[in-house]
Amino acid sequence: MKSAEVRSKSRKIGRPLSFDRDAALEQAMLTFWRHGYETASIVDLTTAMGVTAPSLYAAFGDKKRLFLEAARRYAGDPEAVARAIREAPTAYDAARDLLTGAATAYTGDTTPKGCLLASATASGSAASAEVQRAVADIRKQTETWLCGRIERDISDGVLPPGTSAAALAGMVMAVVQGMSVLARDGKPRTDLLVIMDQTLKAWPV
Amino acid sequence: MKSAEVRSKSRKIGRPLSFDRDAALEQAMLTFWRHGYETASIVDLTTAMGVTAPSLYAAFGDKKRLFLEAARRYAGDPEAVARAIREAPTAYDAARDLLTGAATAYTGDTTPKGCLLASATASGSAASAEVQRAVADIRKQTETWLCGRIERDISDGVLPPGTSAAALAGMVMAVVQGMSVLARDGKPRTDLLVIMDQTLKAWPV
DNA sequence: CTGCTTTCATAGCGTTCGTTACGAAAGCCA
DNA sequence: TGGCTTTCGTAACGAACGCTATGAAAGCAG
Repeated sequence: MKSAEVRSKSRKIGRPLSFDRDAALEQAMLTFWRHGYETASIVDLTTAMGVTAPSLYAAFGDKKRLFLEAARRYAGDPEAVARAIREAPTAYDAARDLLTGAATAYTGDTTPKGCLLASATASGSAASAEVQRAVADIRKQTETWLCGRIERDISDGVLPPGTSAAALAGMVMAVVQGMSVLARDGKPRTDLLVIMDQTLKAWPV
Repeated sequence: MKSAEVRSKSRKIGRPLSFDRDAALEQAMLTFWRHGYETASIVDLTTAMGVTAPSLYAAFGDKKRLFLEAARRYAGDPEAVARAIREAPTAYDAARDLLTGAATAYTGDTTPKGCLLASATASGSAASAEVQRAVADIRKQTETWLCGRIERDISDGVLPPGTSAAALAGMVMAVVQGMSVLARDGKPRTDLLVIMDQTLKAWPV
């Protein structure tokens, strides 16, 4: 394992890569985003990435590991997400930021509609159980962070004592995931933002 | 076409079917529910239905038509859904019924978790565009009915004049679809019902 | 029983799936 | 230049995909 690290770091030996690994991963992410995990074929991926199949396997391992890396790239740095939630002025702001970010990301002009994580794993065969678990973990982690942020506001008196942090966090997560489906169905960004505003009226004062 | 109807109705000629078509369709529905449209293979279906492939094709046409029939069976009678929304005491009751029905259906003990329509078509290749559109239409129709019911409550003075029917209906639909994802991730029914109660606090008085 | 119609099970169609041998080519070091 | 290491494109692997040709079998009509 240590030799593998050294070999990957000091890449002055051997024929150099003829493609931009990062750009190829970006295209793979967009392909998974558009088609889903199982329904995105290797030809779909290699075509979008501009790379032959053996190069793909040499650079990323196999389809599962390529997806997991693409999903990590899609979700962004987990620590940054955690910090954004933690350092928001209030839990309400954190929830609102989460929802606006989702509504925006799901309705981009240059990206596929909906959420990569939701689209990629809703249809789950037994073979993709590991992928489904990885994606679910990303969602659960976000919910856990948001739930903790809400609890902090309750402790600080920003939210009333009887507030259920789990209910609020769950509601936000449900709307986030639901917006992905609605975006896929063609609902524009403005409609999603209206839904967000409507949902946030359930937030305690 | 007329001869086909006559032939299908008066089936006293020829070898009779050796399996219960309705029971086979039920199993096909459960298989699509569990695996999704594209990821459910013909062998998956024939195994669950207890039928060979030629019998499946003779009885249901092809995979797409089998799914559409299974989806219609899953969604239930459209007129019954429309009537339930229309004849609810208030739009709030209609929304609450919709949400409780979803939370219950998505967390059944003997059925797969989540929503068949959401699970089956979230991952969409180009080949399944027709299926995706059919499923989206079912969702949009429900939303249209609910939206109309809300507008009626606004006209009747049950809801305040400034209420946005589209925002309320969209919120309910988003939570319904979102609960499917959460149910797939393992959230129990009680959690979904808590989320529903939290969401309905956004409903105007 | 003999026809006629329909469904049955077996077997296989062509295609696509994810994945990989294999030898040639490209760059560093001696 | 001549190794040495790594990536390149070509070509193909076995398996699974959706789907179907085919002949035997099962029931009703005569």
